[in-house]
Amino acid sequence: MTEVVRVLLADDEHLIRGALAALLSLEDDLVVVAEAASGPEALAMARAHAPDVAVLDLQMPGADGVKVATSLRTELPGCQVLIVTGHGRPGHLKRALAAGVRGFVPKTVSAQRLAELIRTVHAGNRYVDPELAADAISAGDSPLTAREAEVLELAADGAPVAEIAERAALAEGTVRNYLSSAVTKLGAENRHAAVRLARERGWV
Amino acid sequence: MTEVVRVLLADDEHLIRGALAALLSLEDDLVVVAEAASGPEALAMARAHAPDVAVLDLQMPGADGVKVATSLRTELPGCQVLIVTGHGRPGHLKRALAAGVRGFVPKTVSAQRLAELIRTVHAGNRYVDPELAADAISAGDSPLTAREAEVLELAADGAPVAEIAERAALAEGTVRNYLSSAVTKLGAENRHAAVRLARERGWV
DNA sequence: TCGAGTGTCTGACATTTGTCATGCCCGGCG
DNA sequence: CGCCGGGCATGACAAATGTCAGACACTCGA
Repeated sequence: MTEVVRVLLADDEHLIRGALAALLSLEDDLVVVAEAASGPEALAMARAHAPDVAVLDLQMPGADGVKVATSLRTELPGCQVLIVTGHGRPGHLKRALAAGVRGFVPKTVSAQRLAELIRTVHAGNRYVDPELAADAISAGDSPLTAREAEVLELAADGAPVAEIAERAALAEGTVRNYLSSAVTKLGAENRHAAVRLARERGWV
Repeated sequence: MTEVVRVLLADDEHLIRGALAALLSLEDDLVVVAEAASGPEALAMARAHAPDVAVLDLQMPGADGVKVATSLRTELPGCQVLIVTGHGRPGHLKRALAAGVRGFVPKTVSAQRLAELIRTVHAGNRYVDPELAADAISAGDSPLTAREAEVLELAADGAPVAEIAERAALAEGTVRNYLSSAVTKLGAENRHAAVRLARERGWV
């Protein structure tokens, strides 16, 4: 095929972004048309250059890769999104797929493999790293109800119950109840351990 | 100068390591003689190839960059160490300098700049990213006493006071006292926030 | 329609945590 | 020597947290 794939590269680590751009440029059928160091910048660049494929880091300042992907989905339906992540957590994978992301891989893949994957998603196919997929499946669905998750999130930064109650417009007893319920469901020792677990599994 | 600098590259993210190797090879006076994806592997590679400069990621499986640097210091005194980090925290910087590391920079630097820094540390000079240095200085020394730090560390994973008391062979009241003291000194809301703060500043 | 099951919400009670006043020991200093 | 000052350690008390039983609304099948 003689078609050229136009790629947007977004990663806050200049070292990686530059190196990656150089390596991908070695592929005849790939051309990096834009680079970005943050979520909002990635969006702006995408609007300006309308790339075929956007390669997004999961962790970026401003808005993370999934949020950017969500916006791109509506603004540029023709642009396929491939997310790369340093230390992937299952929950993000689920969010990412829900946002219409076509590919999700850890940064442990080789540049050669990444180039292949860019072609894969450009062709309209999906690819998810098998290990990350296995993690996501073993983590399963969140056992938390909507309120439980909401309250747990508010408790994330160690705020006292009174503050959580005020922000959620609930009685303190109710907040304690939800926290207790969430802690039990997650099999955690206390609310803080529960927050950690929920974070790891992408349930908050 | 016609001398060639022999470089060891260690990073668990294959994508970055490969890309970096390619970019650094473009420099005439730099040659990547070995790559590693983990702490122990980095040590083994260093022993086998005796590089002039070791470029180590801070976060790696097995042993982190600082631990590797400590070992290298005694085994290969002629090998200078340059640490790169994704999201640098002041405490690590202090540990790194104590371990004899010559350079410490975030991954937001460009490859060009990294090449310069490899030459800098090879020449025996030091370089620390100004922003990271400022963070470390503003963080200052730990105000915690030995016992306070010990108890705070035991409290890190959300264990209840009774368990901490048992593991530290202290009365529960004493444990509460140290935690309270640590929380006050750190200006935190509660023990968990204190753990976070101490972690960020490298005090535990 | 009506009963079972589930989610939401609350207050009362037991447990855990945070704070305070206090005593002990040790090293430095007048 | 005698007397601080600081770190270590403790128990008592107040405040926050975790646990429990139960009320209400809503959905889904029988």
